[in-house]
Amino acid sequence: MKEKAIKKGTLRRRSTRQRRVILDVLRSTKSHPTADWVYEQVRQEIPNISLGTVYRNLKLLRDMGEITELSFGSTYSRFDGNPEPHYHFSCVDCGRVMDVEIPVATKLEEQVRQQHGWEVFYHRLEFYGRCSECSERAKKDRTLEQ
Amino acid sequence: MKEKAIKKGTLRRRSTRQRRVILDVLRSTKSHPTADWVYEQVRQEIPNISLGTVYRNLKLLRDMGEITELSFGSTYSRFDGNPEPHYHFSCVDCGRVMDVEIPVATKLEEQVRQQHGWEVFYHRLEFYGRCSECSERAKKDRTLEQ
DNA sequence: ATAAATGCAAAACTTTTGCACCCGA
DNA sequence: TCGGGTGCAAAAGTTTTGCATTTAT
Repeated sequence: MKEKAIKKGTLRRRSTRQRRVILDVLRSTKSHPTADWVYEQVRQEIPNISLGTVYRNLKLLRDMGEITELSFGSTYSRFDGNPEPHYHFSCVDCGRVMDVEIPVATKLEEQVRQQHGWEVFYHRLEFYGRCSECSERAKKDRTLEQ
Repeated sequence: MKEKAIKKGTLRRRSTRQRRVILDVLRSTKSHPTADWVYEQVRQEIPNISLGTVYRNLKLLRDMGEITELSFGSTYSRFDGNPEPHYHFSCVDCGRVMDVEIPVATKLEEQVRQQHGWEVFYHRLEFYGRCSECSERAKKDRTLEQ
């Protein structure tokens, strides 16, 4: 809601070590980590970085379009170093979040525009279910308990 | 993550006034309210209900499949008294959440199953953009400032 | 009677923020 | 130098939880 308008031409963003490392960490994982996980990773490189700085930069990078913020009905956010539009799958058993390799259906946005007359900027699609590992474990467990 | 397994046959759920009123409140609005909003509404009927009870029941009703919990990248949840699968639209300007009247594409779940071999239980689709009111206001503002 | 549910308040968690100091351009 | 960025710690906001008590069945 609070969009912090960047007044045209005023604020010029600086390149800091902290911001660079945070982005590096996110770019080099596919695990869709939490802010705290990112913090722990960055600490290995910059031990005295503060959690506040991590949060500030995650928000900044998100606003710059460099990363994406995800939710998944938890009380905390996850972050994705890949800003390209794509879908996600969340395993209800192990909680892992994976990328989904089906094409992005922009025509859905057109449907909404036609149906309701709203401007649609983007959409977000998440699948919930059980990943292969957890399916097999569940199967094994079921066999054992009988 | 913490699924609180309902042991078969043990726990029998009671019908309480608190739970009934909370569900009523959710069933009689289309606004996808927050826990706090629900709390304030229910207080008009049961003045000494506690926020904890509201949270406990919202979680319970969600697990019972009576309501749905929504996220939208905020730090708090929203709740939907309509448990039937449907999509949502969130206005990035005014923050309101509305139902989207396009059919639910279950074939997407089939695509994911085929592509990745995961069991898919359900999916969640959210559109982000600007609602009609906000579009018009934005247009008006743009006219004025020139 | 019995155990699920509540009220109350403290605690837990995630995220934000004020402020003095630091440092990149 | 100048103002954006950082570190630190306190604060804010949402959600959870322990415990004594109430209440539905």
